[in-house]
Amino acid sequence: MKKHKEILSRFGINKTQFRIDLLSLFFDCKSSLTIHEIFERFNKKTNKVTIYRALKSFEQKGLIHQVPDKNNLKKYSLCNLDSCSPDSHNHQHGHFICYSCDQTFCLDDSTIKILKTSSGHIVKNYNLILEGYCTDCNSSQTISQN
Amino acid sequence: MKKHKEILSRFGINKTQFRIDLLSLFFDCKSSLTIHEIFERFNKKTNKVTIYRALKSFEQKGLIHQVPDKNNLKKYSLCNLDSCSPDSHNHQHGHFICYSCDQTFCLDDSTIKILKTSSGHIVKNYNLILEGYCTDCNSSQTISQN
DNA sequence: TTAAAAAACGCAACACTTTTGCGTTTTCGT
DNA sequence: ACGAAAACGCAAAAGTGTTGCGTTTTTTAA
Repeated sequence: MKKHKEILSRFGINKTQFRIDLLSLFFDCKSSLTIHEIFERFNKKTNKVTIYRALKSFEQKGLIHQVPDKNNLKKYSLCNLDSCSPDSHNHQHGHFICYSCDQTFCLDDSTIKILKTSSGHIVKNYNLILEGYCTDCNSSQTISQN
Repeated sequence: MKKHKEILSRFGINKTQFRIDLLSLFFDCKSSLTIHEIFERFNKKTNKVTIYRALKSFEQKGLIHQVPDKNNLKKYSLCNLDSCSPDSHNHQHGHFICYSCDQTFCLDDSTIKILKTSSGHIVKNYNLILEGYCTDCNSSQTISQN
């Protein structure tokens, strides 16, 4: 897709077929990807070293960022391409992902402000993902809550 | 210490000298430990395989749990021993990682309670990582805050 | 458009972390 | 005190990520 090539150019990354496809994959993927998942999606044809290097490059150029998950696996997510660049990564946003409709909702910053002050530490950056059932899906279905 | 032996018994772990000492180490440590740090604390005398196996056992029995780490190494923290057991781990809390000392701290549950209610959705699971400067590093150094 | 420079590529090898197999030692329950 | 179960050390393997190097592809600029 043309859009993907433009993005790679804008972020100073050479437009090889693999890197175009990798960016597409990130755009198609609502949540985050592990190296293993990427390897599988390319049918194990792309050398893993190439994947590692592409991920490192994407990260340094501000296209993607690491999302550590509960099991301490390395995962990567697409950045907000308006607020990230090689000079500064800005991930000051939380997300809510609905189990039912798969939609991703942005959490407003006020909830995070509470977090930043209540922890007792000086918070410079954060990563927050909530999962569950969004208001719409919850009201239209009968799901046990707690 | 007698208390530590009792805890090991309660959680169904044999009271070898190493495991007693390991539990003491976790009680002494206010944040979290890597395998490497544990290895060092035992003056490199204990075989690393033994440490790995003890950690796995402690985790399965509900004594400790994995926490995320900046460098994606595995780190472990003592559980709240009243709420964890071999049957159920309860770690509904976020983590704070210090840029300066690299320690990972567990955040207490009250911070996340605010999030769960304020988002408007039904939260079933979450992943929260705050990064910045912990209280110790912030008070001992001069760091610009916001 | 083409040639040099820069970036990306695959392969092999390496470094480091974590797990597994196995025979021995320690701890536990009776 | 004795047999079973758990924990131990050592060696080897599996898994994860990096580095070096020669080749190919992409970019840049004449």
